Amino acid sequence: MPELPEVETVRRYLERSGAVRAPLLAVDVRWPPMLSGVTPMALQRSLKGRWIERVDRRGKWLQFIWNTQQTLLVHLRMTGNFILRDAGDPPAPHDRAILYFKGVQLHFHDTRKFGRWIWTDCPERFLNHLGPEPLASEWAPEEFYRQLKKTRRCIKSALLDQSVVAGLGNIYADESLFRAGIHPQRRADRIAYHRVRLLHAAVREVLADAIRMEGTSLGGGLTNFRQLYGQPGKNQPQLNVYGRNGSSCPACGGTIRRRVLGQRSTCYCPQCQH
DNA sequence: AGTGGCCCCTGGCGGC
DNA sequence: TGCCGCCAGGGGCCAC
Repeated sequence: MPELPEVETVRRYLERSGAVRAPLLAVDVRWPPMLSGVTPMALQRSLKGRWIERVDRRGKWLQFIWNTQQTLLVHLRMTGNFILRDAGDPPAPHDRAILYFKGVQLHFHDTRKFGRWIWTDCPERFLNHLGPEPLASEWAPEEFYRQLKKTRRCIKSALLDQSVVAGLGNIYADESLFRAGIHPQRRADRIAYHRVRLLHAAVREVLADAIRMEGTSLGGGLTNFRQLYGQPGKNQPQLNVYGRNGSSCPACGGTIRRRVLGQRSTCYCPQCQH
């Protein structure tokens, strides 16, 4: 489940790969409904002979900036991933699109078909609604506090709202709340400022640690996050609560509980989080 | 207008 | 052993 750290990991690998600044030979969109703003044929016409200048990230969005200054926005959603393959390698099952460059192929693999590609001259139109980047220095606890004051939802739901802060998903929202000692069901607008400061710091630490570990890969199934070359991330041992329902809390030894909040499964320690 | 709920998909797995 | 039904959760959209 790619969240900010997994998307950032893919971005960093892409930047160092042979797919950047190499002329595109062809693009094969094998699942056209994933495309927005362009047909497969028109995309091929726009990209052929051009190259990717750089790859940026905003929240969970990847931005492929082409030398024409146009942008291919990619959202991995639940199971999307990029895999780098050698020239001539055939498509694998669930490969939804392939970018062919000289010497290398970039395969977009997406089992559940939730991933989206948007071809646009104006990426801001699709990114404007996003809240601040949690790892940017401009993101201040005061602003976070103001955002949380505006909503009566529980803090878990507020953390998943990309307009409050961009990039958190279910795993890192649970982990951030655990690190800050805040109960996921607590109303967002009723958290004291000093505790919002703790949560602000926790979000940053959890995300930065996960990026350092190159993301979280759960289980061994096809749907799980893999790096550009197929290796899993290494963040799993850092998880304190996510997916650990019934296990003991690493801080107090109590039992981790699970409940459903806003249609999302939520894991927390009833002793440590209040 | 903010918010809860449903839906899109598919593979893996628990239970019978 | 085999099959059915549930579960995973990001985000768009709809209804209240």
